[in-house]
Amino acid sequence: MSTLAGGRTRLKALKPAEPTRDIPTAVKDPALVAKRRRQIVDATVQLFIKKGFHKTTTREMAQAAGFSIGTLYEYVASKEDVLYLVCQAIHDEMEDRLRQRIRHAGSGAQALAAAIEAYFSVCDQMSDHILLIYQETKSLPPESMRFVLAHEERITQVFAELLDRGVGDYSLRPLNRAEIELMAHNIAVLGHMWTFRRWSLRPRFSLEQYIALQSELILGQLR
Amino acid sequence: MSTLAGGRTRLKALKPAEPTRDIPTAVKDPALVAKRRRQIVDATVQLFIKKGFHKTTTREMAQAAGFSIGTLYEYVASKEDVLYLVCQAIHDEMEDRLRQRIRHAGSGAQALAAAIEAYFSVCDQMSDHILLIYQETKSLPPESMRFVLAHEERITQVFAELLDRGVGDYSLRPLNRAEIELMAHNIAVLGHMWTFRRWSLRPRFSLEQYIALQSELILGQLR
DNA sequence: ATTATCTATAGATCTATAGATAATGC
DNA sequence: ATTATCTATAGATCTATAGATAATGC
Repeated sequence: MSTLAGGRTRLKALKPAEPTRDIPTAVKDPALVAKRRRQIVDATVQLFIKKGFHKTTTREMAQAAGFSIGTLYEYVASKEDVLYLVCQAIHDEMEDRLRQRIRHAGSGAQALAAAIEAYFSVCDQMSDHILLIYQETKSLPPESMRFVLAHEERITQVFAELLDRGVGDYSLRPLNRAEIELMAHNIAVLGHMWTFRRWSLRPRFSLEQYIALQSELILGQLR
Repeated sequence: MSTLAGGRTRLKALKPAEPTRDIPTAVKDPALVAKRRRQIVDATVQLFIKKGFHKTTTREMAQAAGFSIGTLYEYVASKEDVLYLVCQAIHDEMEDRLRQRIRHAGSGAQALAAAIEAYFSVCDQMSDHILLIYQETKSLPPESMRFVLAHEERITQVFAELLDRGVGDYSLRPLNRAEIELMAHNIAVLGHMWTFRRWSLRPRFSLEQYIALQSELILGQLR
């Protein structure tokens, strides 16, 4: 038992605390909870994208997920809980897709170029979802909002790490910490810009042009 | 009378149609309408910033403006009309402040540098208002949304014009149309970024640092 | 008489839960 | 017996307007 406890402690020390907020549920079976919540999220994302958080009713959410309003409230304590689950799911998927596409890479500069291309095209695929986060984050309770913003920050740090690597292997020019942090935010936001300014950008640029032009500008600043 | 009519026609031909949506009112006196709507906007901006559009009630709006709910509805036809008035007022003020601060300027490059500094500091002053537009534009009826986005575009074009001037007077490197449009959007959005990422940026940068670093990056791309 | 403002409320929702029912596993 | 699900509804709002009242100007 002391070994087990020791083992647990070690694991906790190695792995940072799961950056996810625990949402209470009345249902005991964890696998069922995960399954139902996935149903809830999948159905609700679409409703939120189409109608927005406030104009979507809890009844619609339950119905779209395939069960009754009473059941919905066995898996979350409030409508805001669903919004939180949705935001987390979107960030999870963005981060997954991004990390998957940048595993193999050469020098820091090459890795960064690949990451920008991958990230911008993920942003393109997930336009509606990114927009949703921009619009509805403010509707989250403070505690949940902190977790969502932390996740946004973690995605930004992917770029900071690549910039660090590039400076380290001399494939990028020297940059101080402030410059690295700022560049990372700029890259993250220029990807989002493709989604929240699409009404102006899409008529003028294809995704490929947009990526080519922005990459050139960004990498130009780093050589 | 013919001179007056002629004068009017000439003025209309010179000045493009007011890019503002007409909102119907039951009140006849235009000066009173303007005054009451200013009251409504001034009071409501604060409520929207604090509670968001959907959680602000029409009663609260009327009370904050200093009259009854019945009177409110003499000046607008719906809650969404108030949101539209608020968005327009915010954009008007941003554009005014920006244009005021860039009237006197030397070469294109100098004017651009001054504009970036002015714009970023206006964004800083109007953080909450910019955030509000990002969050609530989607709650506007389609017709109103078009006008608000058009206003956003007009502000972006201020930077496109300065870039054009800089290319024209050789104080900036040659840029094609696509590059100019894209740079203009980048500048506009990097100003907004200071507001919607302030939870991460403010602890790391002062406004002055932020302006200095971003200006250096942007102008570096243009020399 | 006309214009502006106010009071009172119709009518329509919407979230969250209590208590009843069905399904599961000992 | 325990766990999950459903039905029915309490309780609380909220937008928008109709009809009554007050203020203004001829």
